[in-house]
Amino acid sequence: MLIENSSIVRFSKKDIIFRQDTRTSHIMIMISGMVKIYKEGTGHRQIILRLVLPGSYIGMLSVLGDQIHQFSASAIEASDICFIDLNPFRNIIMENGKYGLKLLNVISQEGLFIFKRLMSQSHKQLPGRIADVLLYFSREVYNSTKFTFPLTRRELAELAGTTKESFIRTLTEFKNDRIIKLDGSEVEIVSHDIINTLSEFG
Amino acid sequence: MLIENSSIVRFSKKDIIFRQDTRTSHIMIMISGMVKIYKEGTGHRQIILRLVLPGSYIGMLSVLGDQIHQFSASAIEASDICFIDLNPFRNIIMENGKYGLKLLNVISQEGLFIFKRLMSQSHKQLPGRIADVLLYFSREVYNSTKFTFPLTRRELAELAGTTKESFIRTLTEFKNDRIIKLDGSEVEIVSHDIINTLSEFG
DNA sequence: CAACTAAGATGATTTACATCATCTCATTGC
DNA sequence: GCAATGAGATGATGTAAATCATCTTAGTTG
Repeated sequence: MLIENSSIVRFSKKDIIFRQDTRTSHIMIMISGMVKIYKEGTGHRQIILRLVLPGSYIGMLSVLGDQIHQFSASAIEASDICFIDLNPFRNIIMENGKYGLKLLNVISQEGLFIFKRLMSQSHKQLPGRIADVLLYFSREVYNSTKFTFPLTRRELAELAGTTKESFIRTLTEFKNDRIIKLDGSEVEIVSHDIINTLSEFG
Repeated sequence: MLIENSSIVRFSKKDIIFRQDTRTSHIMIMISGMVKIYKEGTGHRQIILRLVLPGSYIGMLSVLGDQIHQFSASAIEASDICFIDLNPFRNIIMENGKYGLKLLNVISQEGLFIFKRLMSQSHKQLPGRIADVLLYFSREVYNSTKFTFPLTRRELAELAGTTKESFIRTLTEFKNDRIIKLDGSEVEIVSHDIINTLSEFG
């Protein structure tokens, strides 16, 4: 039933998938690629909340909340996304309590995750925030201590809740202190201990 | 069925209802009083996320997320709270899809609200954050332009994501600029326009 | 391929806010 | 009744990080 009412759309790199403050009536599921979820502020400043990987829902909080997108989303690499109409989706929840329960869990996790990220951005200082970004990629995106940033420095800064300059500075400090190895966008976390401590004590 | 598996507990002012990082297996509903939801940080610093008023659920995000309380809660005035076991609660969701859907909405709204608050705390500067706190009480707690702070200056600061000194300073500035009237804990918002602008442009 | 534009990198300067210090005025308790 | 504790209030000082400025290198476009 879901499949009947769904369609897969392909987005190219940098395509905008939806903008905040627009109405929505679709649930989305990532099939392939990578998408960033962000909040647009005044000026050109934006705040990146999370990256979405294949298998995850997008926009659940907004769709089930008040049907107005609270965030914007754009593709950071070519991505396939499955769109599902809200109404059949609703019907399924009504009929299948188990699925509803599962969704309650998913949506709670999403809420807690965004909460964790914003807490990092707001109440930790710079080294802790940068450490959090590194841990995010290492643990949750790539599952490896060695990876390549899929974002520009500016975007990484927006993910850390800071400016590009401050991000670069702190990152090179980490490099000089041999906490990480860094070559362009290639990163390797050398001392997980220090990174974890920085993350924990903000 | 919910009533069978629920019990009402009375808390006195300043009582702690639950602490973050503890396991939980109950959904709570506020019957009367007022409760603050907060995050405890290192040192004695805490961050107040929201106040809970009668009729609202408490701890949904945590209970349905990973069953570990992510926040702490304490009563800021004598409060009655209804505790419902998670299991019968789950069963009801399984059987009653409509209720599940309703809950998905509630939990999404809660997520978005906390998101809004944290965005205020992290990405607005002081006057905007103080304006947000004033608007919060005015719009969402008391529904009036005139009200009495139920919290100390320290707690208000924690709600605004700042320190008690900075909060006091900014508040007296608002008073001197005739944006608000202020006498101890008695507040009246005089110029909603200015407060709204401050809130909007951070 | 020249002309722009954007990313990355650093140094210098500014600033918003926290921290520290001090004082008054209520409450609480022995 | 008077120490003692905590809230409220302000002024002085310090600092983390933003902003501004400059430069290099890489990528894009007419």
